[in-house]
Amino acid sequence: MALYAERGFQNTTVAEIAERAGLTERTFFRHFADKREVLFAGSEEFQELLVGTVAKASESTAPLDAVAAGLEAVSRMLQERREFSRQRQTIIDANAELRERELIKLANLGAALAEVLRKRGLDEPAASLTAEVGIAAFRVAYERWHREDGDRDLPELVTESLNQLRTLSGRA
Amino acid sequence: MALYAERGFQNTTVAEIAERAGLTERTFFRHFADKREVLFAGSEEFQELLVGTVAKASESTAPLDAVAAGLEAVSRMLQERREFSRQRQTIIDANAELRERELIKLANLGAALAEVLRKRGLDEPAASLTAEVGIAAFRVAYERWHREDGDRDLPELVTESLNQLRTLSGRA
DNA sequence: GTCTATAGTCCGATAGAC
DNA sequence: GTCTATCGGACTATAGAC
Repeated sequence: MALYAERGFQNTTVAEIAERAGLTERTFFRHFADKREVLFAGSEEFQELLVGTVAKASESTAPLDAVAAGLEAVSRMLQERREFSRQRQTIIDANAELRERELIKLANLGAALAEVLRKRGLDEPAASLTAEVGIAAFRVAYERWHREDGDRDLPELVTESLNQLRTLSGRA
Repeated sequence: MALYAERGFQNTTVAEIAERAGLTERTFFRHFADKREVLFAGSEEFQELLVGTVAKASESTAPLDAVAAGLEAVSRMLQERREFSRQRQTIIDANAELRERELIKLANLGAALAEVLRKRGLDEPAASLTAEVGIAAFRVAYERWHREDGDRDLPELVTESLNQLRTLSGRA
């Protein structure tokens, strides 16, 4: 991350990363499928927290409320790692390839979320729709969090975004 | 697309594509930024249709209804090119890199949609939220269209998905 | 059109941990 | 004996510079 921040993602070679880490290029590729993946290591942790929180919600909780609880848990974790998260996002935003990878990670998160909703007994396509829409609300809040530069906390923005989602059918 | 379908995306070299088209490798890269982009040429057409339709909706139309009109227009166009669309999607689904590119195209569509909503006078973050959520509903319908293999038309599925979105806050 | 950097793969060898 | 970590060299294709 230091190298990507210093000279940019494109201008950093895997050889340089390996050198700074005291390893060889080949070893880097043993750990990470490609040059981008190193910035997304640990994303399983967030997925587990999200899925686990949704699974633990009581049966009487509405699907969207369970999703909200999961996303709020994730956002609290991100808020705690605020500085790291900000640095990482600045690097990602500066590069199209990294943005692509970020989107597929979010899509994976959505797929895992849909699956846990189905396990809770929600049918398709409601499960996928609820999951995708929840992720969309999260994304909007997350982007705002970075843009507003620390004015407001992520959990607050996520809750607000999800509430606005619930009233979306209203006139404007 | 023929080559990608025959032997897969990864197993097709740009040199082979260029040869079949009667061009050189370099000429391919003059027209397309990378090997993936050739499958997404013409996506501006959809973006223009979407944005144009939303812009033309009357002022009294609720934002989500304007978005619905736009997405339904796009889905009618896709329905007309059903066979082409199906073949293309089969290729994309079989390759992770292509799925990444597809997601960023959809994200661009969402950004353009948010912009036209702002022009209609909708504030942030409502504009981004409405746009992203609309795209999410479209995605769910689109995936279903491909999975169900022609049983139902895309415009029908998109309308259904958007209607379900409006009732999402209800209990289950 | 030519030339080149570098990402990423495939082959295999080595060596410590348990 | 198996698992997992390292490293090396040769190789191909993408994509950018000129």
